[in-house]
Amino acid sequence: MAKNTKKADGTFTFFDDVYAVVRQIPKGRVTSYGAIGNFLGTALSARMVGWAMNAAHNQKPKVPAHRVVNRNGMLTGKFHFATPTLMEELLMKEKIIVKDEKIIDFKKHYWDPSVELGL
DNA sequence: GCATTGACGAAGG
DNA sequence: CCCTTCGCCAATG
Repeated sequence: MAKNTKKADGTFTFFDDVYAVVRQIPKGRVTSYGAIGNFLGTALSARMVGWAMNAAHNQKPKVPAHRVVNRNGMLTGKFHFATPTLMEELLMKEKIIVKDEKIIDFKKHYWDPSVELGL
C-alpha cells in the first residue's frame, strides 16, 4: 500500500496513506503513530503521522483515529476528538481498557501494520 | 527565511 | 511509567 504514493512535486500523499492504514486496524486493536510511519516509510518522522491525523476528522470515511495512540499507549489525541471523552468511549466499546488516559495491556492490543499487513 | 509549534520517538535518568 | 533532551519534518506567522 501506498509507500510510493507521491505527487509530481514529490510530496507524499501522506493523508491518504495514513487514513488507509488506520482504517485497516481491526477492532479491539490499536497501533502507534510510529508504527504507521514505519509502514509508510516515514518512520523517522512520526510527527508527520500525527499531523496528518489533524486533518483526519475532515475525511468523509471517518478514520478510526481512536485506535491510534502514541508509543506508550497514551490517548494523547483525545482532545482533538469531538469530545475529550469520545476516544476512550470508542476504545471501551472495542473491549480496550483505558485507565488514566492510557491503554491497559497496550502490547496485547498492539497491531503493527508492517507485520499484520505483511510488509 | 527564521522561529515556533506539534495527535511523536528514542535514549538516559 | 514519567521527565528531560534531542531529532524529525511540515505548517504557520
